[in-house]
Amino acid sequence: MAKQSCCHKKKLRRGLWSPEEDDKLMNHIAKYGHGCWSSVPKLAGLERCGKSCRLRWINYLRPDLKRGTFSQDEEDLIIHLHSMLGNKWSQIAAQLPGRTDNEVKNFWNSYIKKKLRERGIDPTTHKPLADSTTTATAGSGDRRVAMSTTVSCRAVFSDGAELIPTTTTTASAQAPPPPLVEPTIPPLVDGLKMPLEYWSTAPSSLSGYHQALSLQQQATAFDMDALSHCGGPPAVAVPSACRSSTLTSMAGLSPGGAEQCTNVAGGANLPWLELAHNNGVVGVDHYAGALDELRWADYFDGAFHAAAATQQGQCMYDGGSGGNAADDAVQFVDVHSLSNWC
DNA sequence: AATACAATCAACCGCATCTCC
DNA sequence: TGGAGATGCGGTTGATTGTAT
Repeated sequence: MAKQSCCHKKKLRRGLWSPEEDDKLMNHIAKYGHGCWSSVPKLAGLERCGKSCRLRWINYLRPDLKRGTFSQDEEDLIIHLHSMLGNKWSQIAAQLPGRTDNEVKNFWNSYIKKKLRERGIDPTTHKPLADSTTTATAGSGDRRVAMSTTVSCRAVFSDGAELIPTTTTTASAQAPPPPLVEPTIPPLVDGLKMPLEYWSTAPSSLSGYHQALSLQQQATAFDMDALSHCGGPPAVAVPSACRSSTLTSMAGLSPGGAEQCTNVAGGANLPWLELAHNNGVVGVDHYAGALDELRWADYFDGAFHAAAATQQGQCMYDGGSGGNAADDAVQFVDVHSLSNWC
């Protein structure tokens, strides 16, 4: 007989989460942090296993989730990271602020995989389909990785590995990048996340990269690590969007409150839950039952941009890509650090 | 309008790894 | 050092939604 899951064993609730369950989980984590996940269901009054709570939080309730469709830049980045890392979804997602491994994985399986096949590229090997049986034999000592020209950039990893663009002549379909030698490349250095704009700068030079890097160094990136220390307010509260309609009981939060999305002091476990409303700090209890149709995306889209612009006195990243400042704002968020809250 | 099929995505499962005792 | 529990990850499933016929 097959081994049953923990939820089965304990006769816990399974399946889709109700708004009430989401509220309970949200409120609990807002007040106390998740702590030990296995104790969360009990403390939050949920008939779920800790694993399920964790998953729900990471993939859906977490405030920094971007959601929405993937941009072309993100798609390119996923493809190239996948060519390097394989199905290391968590590592790939770590380079995509606001995206979860589950989301990236689904996107890959439902869209990119198919698209690559249509282009005649084996999504597993990233080689032309006719060629896909040959084995990659890149030198193991060389951590520099050539990339196709559809992505023109260079990324430097914490161990010195680099992604370097090739020349501008070859289309990726004809000359796909060689698979990476080493299967596991650590995430970019903390605080040195590559802005997505960087991946789409002009292919003929690295000026975009350098500009991005320079601006990045200037910018005060949202330090999610700060959130890991209860009571340590971040310089800027930069939750990204989440489309969950179940996160909507955030009374008092409105798009117009973006200007209030700023340095929130006060020792709250989750500063982002204290985004001010009418200059007042809104407590968790205050959210219940209100604004059920307000979605995280509705609130946060633009909130961060405005906050960044107004609080930083500059756009975090406004050069090189030609877009307007708001559209080009970059979020440097280490999504994984969120799991360390309290 | 009804049905079938395809696409999407939230959630589950099981295994690997980590941490603590 | 080994065992137990907690956590993280990747693969897979199945419900829902969208589209074609």
